[in-house]
Amino acid sequence: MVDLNWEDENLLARRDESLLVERENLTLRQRSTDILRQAIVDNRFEPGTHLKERELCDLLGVSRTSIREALRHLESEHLIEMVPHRGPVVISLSVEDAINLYQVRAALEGLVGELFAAHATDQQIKALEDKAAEMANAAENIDPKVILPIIENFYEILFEGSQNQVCTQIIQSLNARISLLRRKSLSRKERAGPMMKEISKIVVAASKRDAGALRQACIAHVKSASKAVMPLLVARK
Amino acid sequence: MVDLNWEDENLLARRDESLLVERENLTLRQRSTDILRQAIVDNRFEPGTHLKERELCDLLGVSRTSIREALRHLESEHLIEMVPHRGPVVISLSVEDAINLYQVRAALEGLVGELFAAHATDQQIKALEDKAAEMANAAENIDPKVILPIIENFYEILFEGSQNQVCTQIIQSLNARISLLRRKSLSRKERAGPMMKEISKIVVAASKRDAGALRQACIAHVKSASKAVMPLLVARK
DNA sequence: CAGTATATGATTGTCATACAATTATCTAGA
DNA sequence: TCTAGATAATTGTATGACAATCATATACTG
Repeated sequence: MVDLNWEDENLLARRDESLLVERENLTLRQRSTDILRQAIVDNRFEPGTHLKERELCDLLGVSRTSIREALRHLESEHLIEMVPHRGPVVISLSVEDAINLYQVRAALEGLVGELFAAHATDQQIKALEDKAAEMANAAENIDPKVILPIIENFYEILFEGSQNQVCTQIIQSLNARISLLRRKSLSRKERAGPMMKEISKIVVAASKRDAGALRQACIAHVKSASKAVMPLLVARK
Repeated sequence: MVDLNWEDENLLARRDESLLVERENLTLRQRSTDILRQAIVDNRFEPGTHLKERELCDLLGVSRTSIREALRHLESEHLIEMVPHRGPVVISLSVEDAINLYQVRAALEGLVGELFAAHATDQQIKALEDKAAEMANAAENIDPKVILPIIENFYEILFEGSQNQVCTQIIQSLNARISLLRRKSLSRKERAGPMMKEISKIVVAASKRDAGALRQACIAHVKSASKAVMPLLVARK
């Protein structure tokens, strides 16, 4: 069904960190959790799929113990749902869920904007400007393999500058759930134009350290993304 | 003096609930999770405590399997931290963590306020007013056993009216973490006066369905709570 | 034939046990 | 006193077992 090999996974090192010894001694359970989570957000299991423990054991090559502990983790991340005596099921989101998720995300990214304006270093602002420029250059590029990492980087800079890990983690968890909505990747092409406008508003506000404007720009960006996704959802049902 | 109406009122209150069969069929793991979570939130384990699996097994009378799965749950709720091969440790929060948690909570309760103004029914607004009045009456009462449930009720009404379960759940999870800060219950007495002012601002804005004002009132309330707690934290270390 | 009751099988929930890997603690020697 | 090695404790993982529950197929009854 799904081919998951993690042997060569997670070898990407962070070398800009200090001289800490890279101990990739993640436990099997942790690696299983990561792999299953990734498989779910990548839509390799469709929402509603009944995940059977035995199959997962065979699939990942670990024992039921590890699988079950991994499932507990994903359960509390709201990526799967446990029906007693029937096992875990991949969450399927209602339109209301989607609305709620985007509302929360907007509020939190607004906070990120506010905090970034207050706490970011000048280098971080500069980095944000650079990344936005890079994004604009690649905007015509249709290949999502090129653009997606840039967008991710852009957000990483924002998050880091906001200096609020609690907020960052929650947003990432929300995004994991939101990714369950996108059954097929929606073509980014038609969103590219308006999106660059939103991004540039963010960058302008960041450069001025205008907390209010940056907050609004971040919120507007999320709302815009939300508006782009919603029609696809109602159409689907 | 016995309140003869108690039974009847209770029945009335439950009358309009659905006819769902009360199935207390929670699994051992779920009950273990709840019990451990409550124990941590109640500060029965001090932050930094090393929770040994065996002890927990004896304490709760369940097998290692159930305990370990419960721990995975609490881990992803950030109430405990797993150090590989050393087991779970009750999280201890830094001052920065506290700041971050309150920042996020403020943003989200602001959202709750906004949504309440937009979505709450007239009955919910009425219920909020009533609960606030009840709170004002009990304000002189020093006993936290009396006031705390009223405050909880007040929030429940707010959350329900906001119609955003995602947001509600996150706030509750934040509050669980925040409760790790309060080693000793801080005397509510001196906070009672200003707090009632904040509450009344919330109620006034809610009655007018003024989304902007309600948002600000909710945020102000959280910030005020934050300001009351922070000095105790720095003093402690 | 439809519908129901029963039997059968599959799956989860929980426990007990085992053992390697790792960490903590103690002991002996310098 | 300090260090190194030995010993004990704890976690990580796997396996097997079995009851409780759910799903499915089969047989029975009207």
